[in-house]
Amino acid sequence: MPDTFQRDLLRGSLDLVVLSALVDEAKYGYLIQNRVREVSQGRVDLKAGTLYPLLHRLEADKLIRCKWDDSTGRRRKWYALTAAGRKRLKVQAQQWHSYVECIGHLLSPVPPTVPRPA
Amino acid sequence: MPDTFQRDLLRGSLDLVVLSALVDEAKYGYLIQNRVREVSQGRVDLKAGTLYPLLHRLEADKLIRCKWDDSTGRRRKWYALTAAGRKRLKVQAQQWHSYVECIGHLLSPVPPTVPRPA
DNA sequence: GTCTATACATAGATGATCTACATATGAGCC
DNA sequence: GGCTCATATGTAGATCATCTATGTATAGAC
Repeated sequence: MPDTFQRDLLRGSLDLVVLSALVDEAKYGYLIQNRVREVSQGRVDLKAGTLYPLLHRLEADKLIRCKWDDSTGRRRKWYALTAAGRKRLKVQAQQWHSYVECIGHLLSPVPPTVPRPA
Repeated sequence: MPDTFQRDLLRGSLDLVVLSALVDEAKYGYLIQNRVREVSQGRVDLKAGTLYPLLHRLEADKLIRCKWDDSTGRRRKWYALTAAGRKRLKVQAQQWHSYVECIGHLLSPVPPTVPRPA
């Protein structure tokens, strides 16, 4: 893994990543995939086999809704945030920041409760 | 999950958390468990079934070394970082910060390079 | 016409973490 | 003398998010 992250770091933040990709505008899967790769400078590389089932799950949970576009030769499934999705995004983003702060504390722990001599 | 994190956030950062718990001084498992819980204000609650196998794995990888203390009635297994463990801690901490930065970009994305499709 | 990028999808494997359980000592309490 | 709780370490099996591998089909470049 030269320049991509250890996979497990993704865990638990993938929903957040995908939901946030839709915050400004609707996107279809392939677009999300490329977008995430670009913004992360190639370090987060969502595989199709990860992304599509994830989108289906988010849709089943009514956090996103989809609309097929068959007007061109390319079938595209456009996804947009629902109100619930927007709410979830907000909650998850807060959880994420809170978690980051928490790990920050663990990495540079507060001074020990028992004072050191010298 | 009222005040603990969704479990999957832990994934990928647990090694980091445990290694960092040993950075100042040797500790035994129960001590690590309590320490992590305290410093995280109860939000990261390492279960025994998570911690001990993890310690065994880190030991097998020679990132930590252990010494039994049977001098008291309580059997205690003290763990300390090895040189390799210290190195790994450094690398993982960098990866973590890099990942956090990366997710930060995804959450507040740069202006899109791809023009909007109507 | 062949190759690559686009676009979506499913099946099965993986493995870190969790749940549940098991063992044993020390200390406080009645 | 027995009860209960905190201490202290450990294993077995389940879970489930993500990955790997594979499949289908179209558009465009050369």
